[in-house]
Amino acid sequence: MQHCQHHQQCQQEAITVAEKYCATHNLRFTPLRRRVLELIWTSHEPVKAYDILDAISDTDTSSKPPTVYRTLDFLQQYGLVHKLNSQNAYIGCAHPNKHQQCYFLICTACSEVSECCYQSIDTLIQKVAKKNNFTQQHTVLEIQGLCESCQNEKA
Amino acid sequence: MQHCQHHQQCQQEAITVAEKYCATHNLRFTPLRRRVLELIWTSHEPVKAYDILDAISDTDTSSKPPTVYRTLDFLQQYGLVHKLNSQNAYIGCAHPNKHQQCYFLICTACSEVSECCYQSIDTLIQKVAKKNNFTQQHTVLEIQGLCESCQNEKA
DNA sequence: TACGTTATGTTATACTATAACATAACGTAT
DNA sequence: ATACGTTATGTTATAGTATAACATAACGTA
Repeated sequence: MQHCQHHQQCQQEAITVAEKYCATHNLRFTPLRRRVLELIWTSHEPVKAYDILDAISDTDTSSKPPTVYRTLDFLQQYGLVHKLNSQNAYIGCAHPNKHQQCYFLICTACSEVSECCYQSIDTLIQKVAKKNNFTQQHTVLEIQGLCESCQNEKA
Repeated sequence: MQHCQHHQQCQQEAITVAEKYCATHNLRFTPLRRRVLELIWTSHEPVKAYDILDAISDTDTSSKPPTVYRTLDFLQQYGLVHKLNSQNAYIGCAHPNKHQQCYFLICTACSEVSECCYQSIDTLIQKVAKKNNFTQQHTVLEIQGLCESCQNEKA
């Protein structure tokens, strides 16, 4: 499994980015929203909605599924979090709204996910859409496979 | 909404293809599997598992969720059907195992789905994977937007 | 402080999918 | 033809994912 050296730093940076983003855009970064985002940034693995619910239930007994899903909706709406459709799980985004679309590399061995945002992909998808007279709104691209570390471990 | 002129023909062809595929590969194309595949090919819209269950329950009272999911597993395994992860729905494939990967254009207005299999996409994704030292296993690409007909209807 | 808006609480339920074990159908070697 | 291993389906139960609908609370501002 791949590790970033000081993950707590990723987490803190992500929270700071979110704080600033919300401040700039006049959005409320409430304690609940902060808490959920922190939980999602606990690792680079995607997190399940009900795992978030379990975690916040420790301190907040009034948490119910809508508590989590509404918070996830908010975070997704502003690009702070993405849903991985192939996993029914959620992952933090380090650069909210920097790209139109975010694409993902998902390791099937260690579950780590990395974003991969290339203009060349956007361009090609746009081209494909155009060729089919299709107006693109949103695109899900999830590339599943083995990350570098997990390939090496197998060898 | 976009229509193919004689959809029943699509359906029949798909069944014939599946029949041959199974015959060639020594697979059992049982009545249940045929029935489910026919239901999926009733339209070019993706079909929900529980809608399939409702449909087959009309004639087969012993149908339960595993009946459907197991059949879908079989059909997916041999590329006769694909799951659309962003919709939790299933769609027939006209050319089982012709491509490594199938990609989709999903109309958010009329729900119609068309496959879009371009070598150029495969190539680019492979390149992106390589650049990240990632070994690709399976890729989900679902492009959501408006199909030609639905764009025109809006105009 | 009164009021509209946004966020959260609360209850209930809908929707999606699988585990685990039992029986039946099929294919084939004897 | 029959016995046996394999594959398919039946059956019961439950796990996992997500939303509807309505109530209350917190916030922001005129």
